[in-house]
Amino acid sequence: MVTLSDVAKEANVSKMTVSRVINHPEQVTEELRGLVQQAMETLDYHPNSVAQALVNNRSNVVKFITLEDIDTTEPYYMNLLFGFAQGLTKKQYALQLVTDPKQIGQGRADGYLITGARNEDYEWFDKLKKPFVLFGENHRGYDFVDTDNQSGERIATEYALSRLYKRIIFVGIDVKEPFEYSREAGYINTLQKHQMIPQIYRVGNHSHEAQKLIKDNFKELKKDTCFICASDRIAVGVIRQLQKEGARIPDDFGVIGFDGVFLDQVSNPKLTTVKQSIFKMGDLLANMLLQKIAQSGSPQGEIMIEPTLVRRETTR
Amino acid sequence: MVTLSDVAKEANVSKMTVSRVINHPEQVTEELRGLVQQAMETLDYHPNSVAQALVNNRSNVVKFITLEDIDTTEPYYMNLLFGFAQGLTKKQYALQLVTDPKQIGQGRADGYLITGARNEDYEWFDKLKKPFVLFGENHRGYDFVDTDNQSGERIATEYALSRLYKRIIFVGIDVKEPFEYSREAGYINTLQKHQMIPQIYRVGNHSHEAQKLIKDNFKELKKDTCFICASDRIAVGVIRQLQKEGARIPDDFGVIGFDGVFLDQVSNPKLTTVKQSIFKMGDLLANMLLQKIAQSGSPQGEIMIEPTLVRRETTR
DNA sequence: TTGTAGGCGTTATCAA
DNA sequence: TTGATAACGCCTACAA
Repeated sequence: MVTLSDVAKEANVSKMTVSRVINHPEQVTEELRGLVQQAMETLDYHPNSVAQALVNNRSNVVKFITLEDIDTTEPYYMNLLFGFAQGLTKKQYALQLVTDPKQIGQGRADGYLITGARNEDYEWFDKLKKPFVLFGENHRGYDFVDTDNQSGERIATEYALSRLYKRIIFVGIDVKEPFEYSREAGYINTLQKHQMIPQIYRVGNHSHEAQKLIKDNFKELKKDTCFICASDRIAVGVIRQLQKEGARIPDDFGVIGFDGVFLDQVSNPKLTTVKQSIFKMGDLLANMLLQKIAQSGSPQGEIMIEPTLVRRETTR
Repeated sequence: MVTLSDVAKEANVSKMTVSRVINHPEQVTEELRGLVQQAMETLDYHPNSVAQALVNNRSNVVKFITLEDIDTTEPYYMNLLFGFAQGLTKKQYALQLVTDPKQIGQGRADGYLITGARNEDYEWFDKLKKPFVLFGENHRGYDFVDTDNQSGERIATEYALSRLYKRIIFVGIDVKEPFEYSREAGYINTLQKHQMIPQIYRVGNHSHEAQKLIKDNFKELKKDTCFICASDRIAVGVIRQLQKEGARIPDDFGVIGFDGVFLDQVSNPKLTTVKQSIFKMGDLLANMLLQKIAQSGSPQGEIMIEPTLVRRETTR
């Protein structure tokens, strides 16, 4: 294993000079800096992150905390996780996965990414002793990255209108969480802009609940209706029941989902959906968290990522 | 932060005695051991794994390597990953996620878990410089954990027969990999035991390919047939086309999947399937890998986990 | 059986 | 601007 000392010898300088070239290059004269960099290259030197961690009193580990049940959770988090992991690896960080909140304080970690937080969780956030960032919009001042939910449903609704569906119904998720409010707001604002009256249903985020909703209300539905759904799961349920009722998709009924992870591709017909850039958000979250750690916990703000509409077979 | 020294002072012994109580307790007299353990408790001491890693020339990090494309991959790996992570955390290990084989040698890691390996991958395994274990059966002597694929399809086939389906057709995955051979063998052996003639189709592991298969062959299908499918994806495709053809499930046609992750639950009707204990296998893989690391790479053998049949709505 | 000295690879501090 | 020294927390080797 090549160490600082090896590089120092090779370049005929002290270990400290090498260390400075790595951490504070501006403190070293250009000449020596060149020599050292040359030496690092020829020896193929890479700093030992464990030793760095020790002196800096770090662990080079962060925790990825999932407060939602992963069994019922979509492949969603898989993408987030891989994006997050990519962001961490750039900085030689590794991660631990946590599903049990009790485990958060155990072991060593420099910070946390918290996902799937609900209103009731926020209470204990302030007791956390390490920096953390959230995946999911909130309005309590915690740093976060999320999709621009409002914009996403605005785009979906505008698209439905542009395809000349006469009625636009929103099928939301039955939770009182910021992301849901934002999605509904995107829908409502767009309809109002077009002087139309919003019509909103809400169900639990399961395909069979959405399916039941359609079943119970199918008689009252008219042709030329498009359903804006707050998740692909819901959209899949809507589609399934529409098909059972013999309705024609996309000619008489349109369906637009939200998420664009996995489910949208296995559904049949393939789902038009608002696709979140989940992998990218994971990467951004890693950057945000590592930066926050480096800045000993200073606020990082909020990042909202624009989703994209993917047009497939459930809209005409 | 409580360190070895703090404990040593508290117990009125040297640091080394404390260290020994942790790593080689048998070398310490019972009396001192008691004192030290007492001191560790009252101070709530936990060894600093970073310092341990430094002296042992370890990183306390392992890599989770996914050779399959995660976009097309099922939630499958999510469960494996969480099980694996749980096993690691017990030993204060963290993980890095790797999808690009080129990244394997980069950075620091003590070992690898390799998943999704295909025949063509085995070439470069021997060049790996760190211990590794595989998820997925192989017959080249590499340590692995996997479901007992043969047993799984044996159970599925026996069950189909017990439900009095007269014809049992196997729809496999069109790859020449050990897991597929094992699944087919489970089916073939069971049929032969009952003096029946195997009938095997193979398609790519996508629902629409399975769907097409049924579409192309539906005319020749007779009632009282059960499909043993090598994956839930395939099963979902089979079901979809059977429904389109107006066939009655499960009365005239039975369908049994394989995997039992996510897809089986969102399908409609709910899928009878051979469920793998993926989370558990992840945990076992972590133990196996950490043990292998601790034993500087010595062979760990093979572990096959028995899957369980989950009876739901696609068999009568 | 227990303790002392030294070192793992890096960085902060202070002196030159 | 550069270098010597000590320290981070732990463990191996050796001595007592």
